[in-house]
Amino acid sequence: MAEMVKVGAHEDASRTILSWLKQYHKDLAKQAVAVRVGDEFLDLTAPLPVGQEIEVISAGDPLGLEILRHSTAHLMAQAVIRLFPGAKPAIGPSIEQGFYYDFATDRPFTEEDLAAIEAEMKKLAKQNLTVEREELERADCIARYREMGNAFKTEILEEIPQPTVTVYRQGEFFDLCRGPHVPSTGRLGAFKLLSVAGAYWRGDEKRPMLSRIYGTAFPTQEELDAFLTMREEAKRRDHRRLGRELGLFLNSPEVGAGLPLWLPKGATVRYALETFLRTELVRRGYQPVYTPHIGKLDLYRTSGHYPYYKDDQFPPITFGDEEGEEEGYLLKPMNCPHHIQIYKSEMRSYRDLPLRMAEFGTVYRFEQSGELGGLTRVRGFTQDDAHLFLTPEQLDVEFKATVDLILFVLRTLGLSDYRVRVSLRDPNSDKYVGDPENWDQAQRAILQAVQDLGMEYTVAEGEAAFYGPKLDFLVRDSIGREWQLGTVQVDYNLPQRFELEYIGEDGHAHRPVMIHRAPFGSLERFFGLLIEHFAGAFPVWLAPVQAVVIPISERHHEYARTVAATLRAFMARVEVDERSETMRYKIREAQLQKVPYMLVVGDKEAEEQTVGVRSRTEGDLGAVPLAQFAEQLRAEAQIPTAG
RNA sequence: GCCUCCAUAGCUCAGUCGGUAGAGCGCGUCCUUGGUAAGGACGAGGUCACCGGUUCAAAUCCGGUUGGAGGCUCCA
Repeated sequence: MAEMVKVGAHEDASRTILSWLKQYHKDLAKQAVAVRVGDEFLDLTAPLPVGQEIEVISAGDPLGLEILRHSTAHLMAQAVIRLFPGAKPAIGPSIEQGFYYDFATDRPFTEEDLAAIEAEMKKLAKQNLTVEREELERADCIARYREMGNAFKTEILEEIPQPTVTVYRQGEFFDLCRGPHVPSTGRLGAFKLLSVAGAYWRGDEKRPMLSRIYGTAFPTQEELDAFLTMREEAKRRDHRRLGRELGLFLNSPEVGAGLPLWLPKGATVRYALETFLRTELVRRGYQPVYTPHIGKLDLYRTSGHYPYYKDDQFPPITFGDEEGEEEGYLLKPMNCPHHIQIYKSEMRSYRDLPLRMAEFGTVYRFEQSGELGGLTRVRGFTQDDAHLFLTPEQLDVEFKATVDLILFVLRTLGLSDYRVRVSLRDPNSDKYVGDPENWDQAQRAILQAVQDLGMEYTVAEGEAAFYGPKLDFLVRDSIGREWQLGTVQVDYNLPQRFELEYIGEDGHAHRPVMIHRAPFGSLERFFGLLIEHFAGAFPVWLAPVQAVVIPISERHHEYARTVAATLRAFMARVEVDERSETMRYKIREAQLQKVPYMLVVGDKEAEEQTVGVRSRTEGDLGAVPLAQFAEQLRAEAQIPTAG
């Protein structure tokens, strides 16, 4: 942790912080990368702030690590320019797991370039070049970058309001940077370049594509190695790998990219998840509906889906009728328009509200090809969707009840590592429907509710749905990418576009408010992340196969079948492994398939009507009377409820 | 969609300098009938993703397509 030290008033203000630290705080000096005085960061090469409390930031601190990585990014840029003199550095920040730097180049970097760049970096680190901070007139700095033909830096500079800027110099390399940085390149050593990628300048696809190099750095080689090992291990729980190994799902190019097939074992897990949620929905006053997979184009013109999200949909199915009129249908990108038609099918009274309409609705979206992968981003998926139609007065209570449902689902499945995000509209974008007043009202409602609930959350502008703001629950996958699962959305706009009404207590028509919500989000994505969360080892109630009966030899097959039949009477999912393999082999296989229970049956068990229980996690538990084990399994396989 | 990389048996992968293919696992048959994480033998599987080009000759070199991976963008 960062340490506070006091610099005496009598100290010499002309010496550097580093030299002072070396004299009085030798250990700290080795670890230090920068210091903070009040709100201001200083380099170790800065003059000593005499008579001040200074906070020494070490490489091991979160802030220090950021600085270390940022300095490593500079080191990489220096190496790149040495090897590729034409490369123009654009921007190179530290990020959560390391750093990157973007360059404009004659040809994009390839992975083969990384080794050479890394070697050059090592060389520069070894030379222990001093890193110097320098203040410069902004105009001079612009001129200098102009001369070098670097339009990116000049663009950044032109947006800086201050008249002076700082650059950091090490050897022949200098870079516009706020700092702070490590005092010399010798401080850097435990780094690794990880990958290359294309990246649009300023994230704008209309601007040039730059070549980005990702890397990471740590204070010590041990920490770097540990990070790399962890990365390898994380790959082993990747749901795409486990999906194949455990026979859970399949992506077939013959069917189409992003259109996953659920294999029997995966489908069994999904069935358990659906049953779990359906049960809960009944308890919470939801009504089921079913709606078709396609709807008329006009429906989506009214909803706004067709005009606003045309590019993200499969092309409409169109044909001319006898009069030559163009007729068209759309694979539904969302379920709400259909549900809204059910709402509209009757005159609704305030007494009917809240009306909670639920459907596991399959939707289709034409996601960009570069974005597809596994189960986390697909083109056909099923939402555990529901739409709540409410009087405005009911919004607060129902919104909170919905949040409670999502929290219950996450808690029950043990997903505790999630983040909550309030997704608002970007006021400068025209990709939203509805009046600003509606939006403000909806956004206020969400913010009020999460504050009342005392939830921790972040706000993200521009992440809203096109019809309303959302509260999103995000979870990370095995390689650190964050995905939105559950979501609650408040919507004043679609009720208006579809002219929804209910008759209030006063006998007049009023406009209802809608909540769109999905605790899982999509069954596919949720399943993908759940596979990774459990590393494929599902709890008994979700496990596709809950127990495998393992007969020791052929003469035990009959008893093995009796055991299976007894357990199946309780709806347990049981298989008998009758293959001509050794018991040890069958155990290994069941263990690798992450089956919760292996039931070994031989002479002794058949004789005594017991099963030799081996638990996936605890190993051999000895013989247990069959009836007793059946009871135990039944209890463990129980689908959880809020109780 | 854009950038980089990748595609060899069902799976994981080897295949040098261009001379039309290999291993392990899995699968099948047979032997083995076993007490808590791989018993043994034999065998069947491949238009080297697809289309085109260069070449006497292409898994190998070049172009395109499709699919996959990591990013960027997008995201309902």
